[in-house]
This record gives sequence, structure tokens and C-alpha cells, in this order.
Amino acid sequence: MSRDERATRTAALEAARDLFGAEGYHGVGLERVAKRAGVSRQTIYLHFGSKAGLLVELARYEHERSGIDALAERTVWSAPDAVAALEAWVALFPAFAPQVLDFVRALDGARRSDPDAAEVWRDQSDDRWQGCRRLAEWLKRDGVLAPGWTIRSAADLIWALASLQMYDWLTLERGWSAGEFTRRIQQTLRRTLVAR
Amino acid sequence: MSRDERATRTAALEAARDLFGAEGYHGVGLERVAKRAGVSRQTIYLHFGSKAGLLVELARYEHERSGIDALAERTVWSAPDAVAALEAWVALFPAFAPQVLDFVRALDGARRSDPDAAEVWRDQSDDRWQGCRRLAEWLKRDGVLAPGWTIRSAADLIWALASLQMYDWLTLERGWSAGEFTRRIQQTLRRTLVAR
DNA sequence: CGCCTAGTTGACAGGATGTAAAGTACTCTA
DNA sequence: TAGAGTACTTTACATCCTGTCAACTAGGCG
Repeated sequence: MSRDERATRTAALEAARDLFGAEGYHGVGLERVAKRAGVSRQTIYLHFGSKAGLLVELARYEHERSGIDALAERTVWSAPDAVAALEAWVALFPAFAPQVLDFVRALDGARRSDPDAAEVWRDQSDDRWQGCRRLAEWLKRDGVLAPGWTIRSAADLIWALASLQMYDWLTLERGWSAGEFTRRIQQTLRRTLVAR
Repeated sequence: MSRDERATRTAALEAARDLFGAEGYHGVGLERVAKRAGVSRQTIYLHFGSKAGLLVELARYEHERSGIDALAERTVWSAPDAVAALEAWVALFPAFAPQVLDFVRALDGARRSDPDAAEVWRDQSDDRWQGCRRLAEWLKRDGVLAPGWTIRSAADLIWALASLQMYDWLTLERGWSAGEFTRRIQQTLRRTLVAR
């Protein structure tokens, strides 16, 4: 892949990110995405095959760009114990949400009627669940998992509470600050999943 | 409104409910909705003005049909104390989710790029929040609201945890049973919001 | 009979996705 | 330096969807 080709690709992805994020996947056509990227509509078809293909590539691009995996490695998986790791996991969301939240909302809107978008959503969702399961296993191993909770159900609860959607609702729809989200969700998970 | 007119309207709403629910708002055109309702596409425009108008009316229709308000009156607001009311509130979701979940998913998908859908979503969301605030006030009045939680923040947490989206994720995506959802979310809210 | 209403049919404009073909501009290489 | 390949553009077209318009039909009612 030449430098030009890569630049075109990147320009298309960033234009799509901006427009999908601002107006939703169904709210903007490829003509406008192409114009913003300084490229013809057909170039997008050459690179991504379809509008849905563009969305799929965009999901990968945004995930990588967010640096979330590296950040988790430094904070969550280097934590001294399971409870500290769980709290670091919750703190992850405010750290990278601003960069990806608009796009995630667009993907969430698209997946209802687009099989490709649904598959990407599921992949990313499963990845995140693996992290949650690892945390739940750690809690169990440390002997602090509250009675009544299995590794699977604890992972599910972490997965549901420490999620971008949850962050979206509580901060943007209900006006919580990033700090409030972190503190209150940490407390909720600690009180529910950590044995006293 | 004549009997025929009402029958046409109802047929259109039920066709839309089935198709939007199965394939998403953007996944099906009005031609198919009209055909399933046994009516012409133009009749839908006469009755609802636009595809979004149909969705808006459908939201009202489904809300009424679910009987959720009457059920809440009988169970939540007749509970003996605030904690029992909170638990009844959580138990509300499995009771009426099956009837409306598909449609709610369609509305959630549509609101990203449709201002009308977004407004209906916001209205229903606000209504539900009022119920949550009433619960939080009751907890406070009973003197059992955990320290660190205001009425507003407690209402927000209930609103986020006891929601159709949460029920959707945990049951359909993570395989929880209705009973598991009720029990675990009740426990989570009780341990977090109720002072010991 | 004439009027009103609900609904149908057909046509059309505008915009979207997706495909195809021909042309341009640039680079690399024999 | 001529030729081939690559990346991209332009134009055109098929198809689908939303939304509007106008003309028509059928039934109920004074």
C-alpha cells in the first residue's frame, strides 16, 4: 500500500468518523463522506466495498486509535489486586470515551438493520466481555467474589455496568461528570460483587 | 373516526410493529408495511404523515398496549415500603419486556438519525425517570438511602440499571433468565442504594 | 342526485446504494 | 524513454426508498 493510498484511506475513515458521529450512520450519505475526505464516492467503494464495509473498517481504526488495549495493560492488568483492577477497569471508560463515543453511538444505531455492523458490534462486545471475565476470575482467585455470584454472572454484570452505553446515558443524558461515573459505578460493583 | 378508519390504523400499526421489530426501522420500507397491513402505501401517509410519524404513533400505541402504567400502580406504588417498591420496579421489566422489546430496539436504532424518533425516545425516557425519582424520594423519606447518594443520583442509577436496554443485554445477549435479571439487579440496587 | 370521506392507483421528484466502463495522471521498470 | 500497472476520477445507469400530487372509486347520507 502506497503512502497516497494510505492517506486516502485515512482521510475517508476520518471523514466517516466525523459525519457518522455527528449525524448517525443513516443520517449521511457516501457522497458527503467522500466530499469531506476530498475524494470521489467511487474511491470509497474501491477501498471498502460498501458503506457497511467502511463502517466495519472504521470500527477497527477507532479501536486501534483509542489505545484502549495499551491503557488497560498499564492500569488494569498491572493492578496489585483484583479489586484495584476492577476499579481501574471502570476508570478506563472516561479516559477514552470522548474519542470514540460518537462513533460507537453511530455503530449502535446501524447494527439494528445492518448485518455487518451487527457482527462488528458483537466482536467488540465479546472482546470486552473477555476482559470482564478475566476480572471476575481474578476476584474469585483472590477469594473476594461475593456469594451468589458465579464468574460468568459477575463478568456479565461488570460488562453491563462498565460499558460505553452506560457511560453515555449517565454522563450525556443524565449529566454525571466523568468522576461521578467512575466513583459511583466503582462503588456499585464493589458493593455488589466484593464479599465483605 | 369511523370503525373502518380505526381498523386501518390499527392494521398499519401492527404491521409496522412486526416488521420494524423484526428488521429494524431502516431495514424495511413502507411498501412492505402497507402490503402486510392490507392497505396502500399512501394510506399510511394519510394517517401518519410520514414514516417517522408512524413510528411515533406506534410508540404511543405500544406503550398503552403494554399496560405498564397500570401494572406499576398495582405493584410498585402499592408496595408497603420503599425497598419493596424498588424491587417491584425491577420486577416490572421481565413482565412487559417481551411485548415491547423488539419495538424498543427498533426505536433505539432509529433515534440516532431521526429527530422525531429521538423526541419520542426522550419523552418515554423522562417518564421512566420520573418513576425512578419517586422511588429515590421514597427511599430518602424512609431514611434508608445510603450515604453519598442524592435523590437525583439514586434515581439516575435506578434509571440506568432497571431499563429495557439492560434487560435486553443481560437476557438476550448474555443469556440471563428473567428471574436471574430480577434477582441480581434487585440485589445490586439494594446493596448500593439502601443503607445497612 | 350531489356531497363528503376513506382509500386506491399511478406518476413523479429527489436522494440513496451499488455497479460498470472509460479516461487520467503518476510511478516503476525493461 | 516507451510501456505497463496503479490509484483515482468522471459519467452513467439500475434499483430502491421517501414523500407529494392528482385523478379516480366506492359507500354513506342528506
